[in-house]
Amino acid sequence: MDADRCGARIVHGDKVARAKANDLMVDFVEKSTLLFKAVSDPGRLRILHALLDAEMCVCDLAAFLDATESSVSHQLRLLRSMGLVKNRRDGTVLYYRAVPVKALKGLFDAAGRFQAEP
Amino acid sequence: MDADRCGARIVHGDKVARAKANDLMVDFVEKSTLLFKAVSDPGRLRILHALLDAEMCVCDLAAFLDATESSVSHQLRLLRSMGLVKNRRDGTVLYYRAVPVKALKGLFDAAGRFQAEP
DNA sequence: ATGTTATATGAATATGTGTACATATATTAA
DNA sequence: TTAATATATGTACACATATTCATATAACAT
Repeated sequence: MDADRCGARIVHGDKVARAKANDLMVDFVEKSTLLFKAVSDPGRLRILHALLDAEMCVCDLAAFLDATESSVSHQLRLLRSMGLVKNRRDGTVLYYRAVPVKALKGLFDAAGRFQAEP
Repeated sequence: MDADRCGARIVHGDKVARAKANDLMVDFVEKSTLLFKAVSDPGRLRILHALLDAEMCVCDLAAFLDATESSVSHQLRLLRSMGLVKNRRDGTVLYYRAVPVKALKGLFDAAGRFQAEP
């Protein structure tokens, strides 16, 4: 029998069928990969973590990360476009905060469970 | 006083200091961003999810994703290098599985909590 | 109005990433 | 040994991404 052979693309049809049946929803894949991409940059990850504790303006964040304000602003735009930060204006300064607090903390926790691997 | 002004890099010193004090560990940032980068590709995300349910070989995964085996092999190498998949050889066939099962499920769950946002 | 400050935005560039194609390796069968 | 199969690996290229520099906008003070 050939259900166990590759070559001319003949594979474990049952496993492939099951994987397809249990596959993640397209929408979930799109949103999740965007989310993971957003937090896969050291600067953005630290920004989000800091903004869970306190409201901060762009130049605070630039000082915190030791980066330029322009760079921070660009990163905040990315995070804002994904709904991961919101801001409040006070005069000329914009105070940012991280937004779905519980979900974000859950994400940090989930990442933490990978840290201690043998 | 000038603790509230930016310009010559004078900022909310207290907030910056607190953010620095509560900052994530360098090691955590490195590992987490690598992890998030690994799951920020649609193909790899679906591979990991599928391999939580069943062991699959490279050509199974290629059929499942409708991708080339070479491409899948490259992605598996990345995942393997991060310890996110392990394999078992049976003849010429390598069967892969996703590895820290609980942590991975936790990560999928964490991503799921971002899906329903208004 | 003008000037100043905080931030945003656009463009350019450098670096990273994913895929395809070609080739190599490892296991099995003959 | 040779041939065939499943997978791995190297290279090249197209594409995305992050940062920098320059410029624009918005709020405020004068």
